[in-house]
Amino acid sequence: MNLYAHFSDRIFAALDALKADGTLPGDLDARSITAEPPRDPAHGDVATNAAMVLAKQAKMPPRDLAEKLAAVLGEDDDISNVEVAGPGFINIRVAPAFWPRVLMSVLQQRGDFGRSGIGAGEAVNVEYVSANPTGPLHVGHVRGAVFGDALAALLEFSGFNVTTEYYVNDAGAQVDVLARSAYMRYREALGHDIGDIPEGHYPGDYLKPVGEMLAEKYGEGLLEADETEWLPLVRADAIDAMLMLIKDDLAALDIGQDVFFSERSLIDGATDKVAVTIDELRERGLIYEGRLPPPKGRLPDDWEDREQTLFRATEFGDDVDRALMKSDGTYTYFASDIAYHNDKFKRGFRNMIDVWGADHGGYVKRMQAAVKAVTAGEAALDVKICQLVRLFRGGEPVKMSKRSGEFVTLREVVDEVGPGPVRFMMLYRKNDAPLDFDFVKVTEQSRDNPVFYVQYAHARAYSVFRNTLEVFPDLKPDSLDPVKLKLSLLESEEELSIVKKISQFPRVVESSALAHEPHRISFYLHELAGDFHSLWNRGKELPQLRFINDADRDLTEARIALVSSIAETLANGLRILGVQPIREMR
RNA sequence: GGUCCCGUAGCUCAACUGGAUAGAGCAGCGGACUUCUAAUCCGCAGGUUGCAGGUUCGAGUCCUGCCGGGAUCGCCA
Repeated sequence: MNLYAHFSDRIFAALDALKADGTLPGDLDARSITAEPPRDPAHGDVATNAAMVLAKQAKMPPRDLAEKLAAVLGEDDDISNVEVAGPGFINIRVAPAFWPRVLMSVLQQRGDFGRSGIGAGEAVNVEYVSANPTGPLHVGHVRGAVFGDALAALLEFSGFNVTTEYYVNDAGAQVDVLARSAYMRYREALGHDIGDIPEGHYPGDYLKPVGEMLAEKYGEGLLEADETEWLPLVRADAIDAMLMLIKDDLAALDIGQDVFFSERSLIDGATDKVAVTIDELRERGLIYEGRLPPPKGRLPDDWEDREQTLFRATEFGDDVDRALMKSDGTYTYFASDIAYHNDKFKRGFRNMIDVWGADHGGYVKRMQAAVKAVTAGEAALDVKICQLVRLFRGGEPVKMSKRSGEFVTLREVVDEVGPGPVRFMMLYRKNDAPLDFDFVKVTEQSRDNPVFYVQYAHARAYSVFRNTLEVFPDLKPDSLDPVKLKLSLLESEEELSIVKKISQFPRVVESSALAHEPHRISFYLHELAGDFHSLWNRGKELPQLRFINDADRDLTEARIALVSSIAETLANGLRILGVQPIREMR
C-alpha cells in the first residue's frame, strides 16, 4: 500500500464532504494538492497543503478553510490527530493501529512491495549507450548504460510498458574507418606485414580476431579487390563483431537492451525513411533551402558559406535552424536521428527517453525541437544527460589518454570491482552532476562506502534470521503468517519510526519514476540502511529492544517481521538498481 | 561571444519538481565491543543555499541580470 496515496484519497473525500455542505464550490481546481511527509517528523506523519491551495477558490483565509477540513478529517478512524499549522498546513497523525497494516502489506507483497500501476501500461522507449560500434565500451559509457538500465527497471516496476533500445550508428564515416582498420588486420592475418596502424585508424588489438575471421571467411579473395568492393563486406562483418563485443560488455553489467536499431536500416530498406521524414516536414513547411549565419566568436577555418537544406528548429525552441544534408549530399547525423525518432513515434511511443553523455548537451534542444515537429507535439522526449565520471584510485586521479588508445574499458572497471558496486555508485549521484568513482573506495568494507553500507544492512538482516533459528528452530521470515502476527507489540519509538520509513518506499519509487531520477532510490536505501544499523545498535544498549527474545515468541515473531520487511524493502530497491542483494558478507 | 549544466557546512553531496526550523556522509572532537558480525552505532560542533533584484500566502527550487566552474558551438557521431 502507498500510505500517501491512501491519505490523499481521504483528503479528497473530505473535500467532497465540504463541497456537499456548500463550504467549497463544486468545480475546484485541486491539481496541486499534495499529501506528503512533513519535513520535520514532529509535525506528524502526513501533511497536506490543500487549504492553502484552495483558499482563493473558496474565498476564505487558508487557516479557516484548514480548520474546517481538519474537522472532517478528524472523524477518520485511521487518523489519531489533526492539527492546523503555519500558514495553513494540515498535519495528520496516523492512528497507531494503522502502522501494522504497512508491515502486513510488505510481507504479503514481498518482491512486489513498491510496485505500482501509475504508468498504466503506457509505452515508454528508453534509449541508452548507443555508442559507435567501433570497439569495446569504455568507462565513459558505463554511467549512461547503468542509468538507462536502472531507469527502465524503475519505470517497469511503476507500471510502464518499457522498451529499451540501442541506436547503432552504423552509417557514418566512423564505421568506414572501422572497416579499413579491420581490413588491415585481415591482411595481417594473411601474413602481410602491415607495420604500425596509421593515424586515422583504430589501432586496438580487439580488431585482430576480426581480421582472422575475415581471412577465414574470404581467404585471399579480398586482397585484390577494389575498396568500393570490399568495404561494404568488411564493414558489415566488423560491425557485427563490434556489436557482439559491446553486448558482451553490457552483459557484464547485467544489461541487455530489447532493440538494437540500425541507423543504416533507415536508408537501406525498401524506402528511404530519412527522405520520407524530411518530406513529411517539408509538407508542413518546416524545411527550406537557405544559409546559416557562421557561429559567433571564432570562425572555423574551413567555414564555407553555402546554401543548404535546413530544418526550422527555431520554430520549436532551438537557437538556430539545423542542417540536414552534408556538402557531399549525404544526410547529416541529425537528419537520420530525426527519422529514427520518427520511427519510434510510428512504433507507438509517445514517451521517449534518451540517455546521453555530457558532450551531447548542445544537442538536446534541436532533438526536442525535431521530435516536437515530427510528431506534431504528440510525443514527449526527455533527454537525460549523464555528466562525466572522474576515476580515482585511492584518492589519486586515474590518468586516461584517449588519443594513445589507453582508455579504461568498461570491462576493466567491472572486472576489478564487480557489477554491483559499479551500478550502485553510478546511481548514487544525480545524472546531471559529475561523479567521482574510486576503485579503492567502492570495494572498501566501511561505512564510507555506500554500496557496502546498504549491502551490509541487508546481510545483517539475514544474520538475524540465521540466529533466530537457534532459539526458535521453526521461525523463518517466509513462514510467518502476516495475518496472525501480533504486530502491535512493535511499539517502541525506534521501531515505529523505521516502519514509517518503510511506508515511504512506494512513494519514493513513484516519484523517482515520474522524475526519471533513479538516484533517489539509492539515497533512500542508504537512509533505510542507516536506520536499521541504528536500530540494531539500540539493542545493545537496551536489551529489551533486541530482535530475538528467548522468552517471548510473539514479540520475536513481530520483530522478525519488521526485520524481514526492512530486508525486503532493501532488496526491492537494490533490484530496481540492478544490484544483487547480498545475504552474507564474509 | 551563443547555448546547456552546475554553484548548498572545511570536503563530497541530499532536499520527494514551490512548503514549515535547509539535511546526510566524510574530515574534527567526545563516547559505546563478556555483541543478534564494533565491517556498526550514539553525541557535539559546523550555513547570509555564489551575488543582486523579482514573482506569492511561502523560493535552495520559478523569472531577470551579474560572478565563478564545466560541456558544447554549420557538414564529426
